[in-house]
Amino acid sequence: MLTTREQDTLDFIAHYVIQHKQSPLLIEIAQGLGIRSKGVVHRYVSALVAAGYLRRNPKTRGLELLEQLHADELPLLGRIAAGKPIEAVEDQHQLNFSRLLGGNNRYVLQVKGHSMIDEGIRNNDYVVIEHAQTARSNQIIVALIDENDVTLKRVQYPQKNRIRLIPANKAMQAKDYAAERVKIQGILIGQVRLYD
Amino acid sequence: MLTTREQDTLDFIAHYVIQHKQSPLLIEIAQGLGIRSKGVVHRYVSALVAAGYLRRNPKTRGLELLEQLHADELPLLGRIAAGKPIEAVEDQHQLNFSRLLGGNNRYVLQVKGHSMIDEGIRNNDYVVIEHAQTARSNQIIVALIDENDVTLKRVQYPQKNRIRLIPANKAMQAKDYAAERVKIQGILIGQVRLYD
DNA sequence: CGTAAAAGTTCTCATTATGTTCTCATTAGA
DNA sequence: TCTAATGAGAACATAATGAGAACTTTTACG
Repeated sequence: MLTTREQDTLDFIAHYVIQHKQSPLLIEIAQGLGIRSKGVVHRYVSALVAAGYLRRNPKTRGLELLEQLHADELPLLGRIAAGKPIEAVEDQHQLNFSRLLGGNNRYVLQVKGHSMIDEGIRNNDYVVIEHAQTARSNQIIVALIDENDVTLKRVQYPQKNRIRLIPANKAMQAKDYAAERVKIQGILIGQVRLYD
Repeated sequence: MLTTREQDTLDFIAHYVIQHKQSPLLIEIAQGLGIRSKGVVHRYVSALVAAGYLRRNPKTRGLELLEQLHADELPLLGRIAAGKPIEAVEDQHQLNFSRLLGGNNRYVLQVKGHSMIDEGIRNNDYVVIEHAQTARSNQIIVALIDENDVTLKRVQYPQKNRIRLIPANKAMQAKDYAAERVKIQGILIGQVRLYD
């Protein structure tokens, strides 16, 4: 968190850059803030650099405003297809996975076993689940069966009061249940894998 | 449970932070609550810190709302295995995917096609890549072949000055190259999929 | 180039502002 | 009457701010 004068300094620089299309001198900042010592201003600027709001070049007027908002975002450079050059994306997206996956009523489970292998969900992957009591057909859900077993399965509704749960593993069978035997606990929102 | 004035203090701080983008001084809180003694406010703030609502830095304006700190984190509730109850994890982890996947020299590519299907990487998945010029055997890399084609493949070194690139799709063949034909551009760090 | 002025950097030294820790007093309820 | 909650304010510790000197690096210019 910035101190009062650090915030003032940052505000002044931001305004100055917009007005003059270049960054201010330390002395100009000092005048703008009513300070006589450029050494003091230098101290504030250093604090802002350390906090990630500015970048400093070893030149006169060498300050650059960083979009501190994007601190935890990653650039989406393009799309990759086997055997073809990387295809650049039109507008330079920034992806924030926390924002994409996060949410108030969501949580994470780590997957054990290979029952979702055909969905590309593997042992030790993380899945992001959103709390829900209902799901649309073909969504993947966390299902509680007979108040006992919990599993991750694709859901369908073949007929009234019946629920079909489809595992994503060819070695396993889909199975139909009476609706009251299956409680939906959540819906699969995303999946994350970390390589080492 | 908070007392009336503790709750007032917390509310004031929360509003102040939203409005001013920085935390208030004790005196500012006192004025906002109609209290003349900053010592009293200090007592309320201490109670809020003890109750886990705030964190205190040893600086002016050093208060941080804890709820906001964890805004982009998700609770890791447990591990799920097909057919078994969710197994709770020992310590209640909080996962921040941006922090896990982010990094200064990393970027994201969106995968097109099915060449990595056996790795559980599917069409439209995002992969997080870290810039690198070298890779260990069996890592998955972004490879530039003959200054021309870019692909995502597992790498091996069958003999000196030879590089083997192995696609993760049974329908495709591994292929060996002279080392100088293949440039490593990055290493696969993570993979993210969004369901709708 | 070489030079001097301008700008940036690194200090130390004060002073002020803010945070912390107290004691004491008042009020409302159980 | 006892306790918890609230408020005032003093005394002290620490952080923030400002001035300015001395120094290094950039920049402008003959």
